[in-house]
Order: sequence, then structure tokens, then C-alpha cells
Amino acid sequence: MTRAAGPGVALSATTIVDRALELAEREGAAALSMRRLGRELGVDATAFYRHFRDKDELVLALADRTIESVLDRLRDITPDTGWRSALRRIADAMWQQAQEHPVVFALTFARSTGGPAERQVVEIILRTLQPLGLGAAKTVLLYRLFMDTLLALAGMGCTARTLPPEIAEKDVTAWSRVYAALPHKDFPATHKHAPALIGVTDHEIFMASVDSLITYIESQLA
Amino acid sequence: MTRAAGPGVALSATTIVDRALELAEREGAAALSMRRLGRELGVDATAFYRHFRDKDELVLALADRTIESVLDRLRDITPDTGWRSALRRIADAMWQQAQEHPVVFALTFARSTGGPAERQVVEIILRTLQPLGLGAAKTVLLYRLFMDTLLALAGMGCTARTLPPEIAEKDVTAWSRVYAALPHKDFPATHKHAPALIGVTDHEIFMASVDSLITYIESQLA
DNA sequence: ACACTGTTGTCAACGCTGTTGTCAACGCTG
DNA sequence: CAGCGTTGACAACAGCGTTGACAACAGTGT
Repeated sequence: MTRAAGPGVALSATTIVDRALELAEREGAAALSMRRLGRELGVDATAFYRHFRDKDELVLALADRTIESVLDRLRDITPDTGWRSALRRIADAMWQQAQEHPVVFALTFARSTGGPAERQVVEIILRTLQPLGLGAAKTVLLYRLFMDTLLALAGMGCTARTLPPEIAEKDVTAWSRVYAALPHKDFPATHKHAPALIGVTDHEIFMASVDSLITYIESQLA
Repeated sequence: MTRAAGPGVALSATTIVDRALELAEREGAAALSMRRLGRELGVDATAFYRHFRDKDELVLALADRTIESVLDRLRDITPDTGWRSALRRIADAMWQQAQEHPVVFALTFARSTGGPAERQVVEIILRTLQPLGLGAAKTVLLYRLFMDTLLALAGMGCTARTLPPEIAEKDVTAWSRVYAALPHKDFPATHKHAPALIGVTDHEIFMASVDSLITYIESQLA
């Protein structure tokens, strides 16, 4: 049953991205294969290549798609919004993106899509930092520090949380298995703090990081 | 030419890790396949499985091996070393590890090996933070904040730097290609700062992050 | 000295992966 | 109605991680 071209076409870049996003988040990064995606779309695996150059192009498209939802959450930031609360809202939106699309986030947090959504987010953050009156050099450094730190932190968390199940088990239980069992003699500090260490959540760390970054920017104002 | 067991054995976990580490850093993560590694060792690809459960176990072994060099650089930290310079030395050692073994670092920065080298590093950092007299809860939070932030930042950088060449090109040039070309009309802030943004280095960001973290810890002492 | 046992490497094979080239079916335009 | 460009199907390729059966050897107990 060969399908054909024109408006009544079966596939489009948009529907491919839709299904791929849903598939990846539902079944993990390993399930995002061309054959699996083809089956999901009811189409031969290689039909994909009529719409994207290669798999990496799809991955970047997934990234830019998820950034759109970040953008939506930043709409209410105005020039009147204080820079502190603006930065907090941006951080918050990034965190939510990571929670909603952990697989795609893990796949792409170290990438640059160059897509429209990404460009808008960059512009918004720069507009927030610009009026602080630091020099150009300091402004861009603080932009990168803010952006990279939060992307990296959230991305690392997503990577850890979306590991293939059999691998994830080893990692997740590493702290409770090996670190909680270290002897007081050779590892006094670890032995003492292991119970508390297990309890620290990624979100606490992320929020502490936001505090830390804002504190640092304040210190640069003087 | 079938080889055999005993002392005159061809392979060992150590030699496998040696060659794998060298291969990965020389030719990239994609080259670290069992068949390629077997060829490198002059041995059938599946001989590997007599020494490791699976590939992931090798990757974790690679990670712990590179952490050993971090440990070496921390030997001269004593209880007399001020916490600020101790933390700076730790950060420095992590950065050097990331520079020397970017492929392995990118592969494992979000993982926990639970190996001996990793345990020692954890103990050293906790011993640095412990005497500050913050409560247990604050101590472990700051430990995780410090560790995770620097791991994530360095790891994200390594991930970006060790992408397959054809993919890397798109990413590296994204800033100069798309962001430098954005019109002043819709993207005034980006348009203005794009030239400076291209110039910011990962190391600058990393060092700024260390400053930021130390500043934050200081603020928590009061 | 000899058979036994456990270890280690070889080999063939399985079911995957991303991707390419060829071909057929279809909508649109001349 | 012919031709053309687009789109999907299909077969195929080279590579991947991993498994199971088999052979060669070292060391051990008798």
C-alpha cells in the first residue's frame, strides 16, 4: 500500500515531531529508533528521511519544540519585572521543561538548536541582564554562567533519571548501597553524612543554585 | 589461534581499561565499540566478556580510572589547608580531569561509579566542608551543590566538545552563524552582545562558577 | 602420568541500529 | 493526457552489544 504526495500526504515534519516526542518521553531514549518511530506512525521507517536529513535533525527539532513551552511561560515577563524575579521565573521555566520532557532534555541540554524558540529565550535573558549596567564583558559572562549552570544541572539530573532501567538501578542505589556502608574508620565524614546525603533532592540543589547565582550577580553590581 | 588461561594470559581487566581509555580519547566515544576495542587488543571482540559483565561496566571502570588522577592531585590537601583553597584545588582537579579525558568525562559525569577513587574524593570534600560548622543538612546541601554544579558544567562542556564531528560543526558554529546574524529590530539585546558572547570560554565560566559557589558558602556561614 | 576442572579466547549467530538506493504510486502542472 | 516532482515501500549494508557452543590451555588431585 504505497502512499503518495500532495496535500493528502500521510506524514509531515510536525506530526513526526509530535509522535517522536510522545514516544521518547513515554518509553525512553532507547525507544526513539527509526523503526520504532515508523511503527508508531504506521509508516515505513525510512519514510522519515523524506522530511529530515538524519536523526540528529529530529533530535534538535524535539529540543526546539520543548523550548517553545519554556517561551510560553516567560510571556508575562515585562521590562518592569525586577531582574531577580525575572531570573527566578526563567529558572523555574527551565526546571519545569526538564521535568516534563526529561528524555529530550537529557538528549539536548548540551546542544544548541539555533531554532526560533531558543533565540527568543536568549533574547529575553539578555534583556533582563542588560539594564543592570555591568559592562558588556561582565554581562555576557553572567549570562553564560546563569544559563549554562542551570542547563547543566537540570540536564545532568535528567540524564541520571532517564538511564536505561537496568543501568539506572546501579546508579540510584549507589549511595545507599556503597556510601552508607563505608566504615567510620577510613571514611568518617562520609559515614556521618551518608544518611543525610541520600535525602537531598535535585530540586533543592537547583533552587540553591538559583539563589547562589543571584547572590553572585548582586555582588558584581557593587 | 586459540589462547588460554592461567598467568600467561593475554587479557586482563587492567589492560582492557588502558586500551579502552586510550582508544576513546584518541578516536571519540563512537570508536569505543567492542569490535573496535577487540581489534585494538588483537583479540576477538567477545573476549571482553570474560572480564566485564557488559559495556556499561567498562564505562564505569573508565570513569573510576580517570578519577584516580583527580585523587592524586588532592594528596597535598591537609586539615590545615583553608577550605577556600581546598575547594579551589578540588575544582581545579576536576577541570583538569575533564580536559584530559573529555570523552570519558562526557560519558560518565552524570553517573556514580561507587568505586574506590570516587569514594575518596567524596570523603575529601566532605572533610573540607565539615569543619565549617554548618548543620548536617546545610553541609550536605552545599556539598551536593558544589559537586553537582562543577560536574555538570564541566560535563556539559565535554559533551559539546566531543560530539561526532559532523554534528559538532552545526553546534559550534550556531552562535556565529545564527545569533550573530539576528536583526537589531527584533533581537536588540542578542544583536548587541553576540560578538562578545562568542568570545566567552568554558574555562572562564567554570572559574566564575567556583567564585560564585565560594561566595555562596561564605554567605551561609553568617 | 593422567584425567578432571575452571578459565579464557574464538566463532557463528541473533536482533537490533542508522542510513542509502531503487522503485512505484500518486497529485499537480503543462 | 503526458510528464514531473514528491512521498512512501522495500531490500540491503555495515555496524552495534551480546549470547551460547566449542576448543585450547594451566593447575590440581590421584
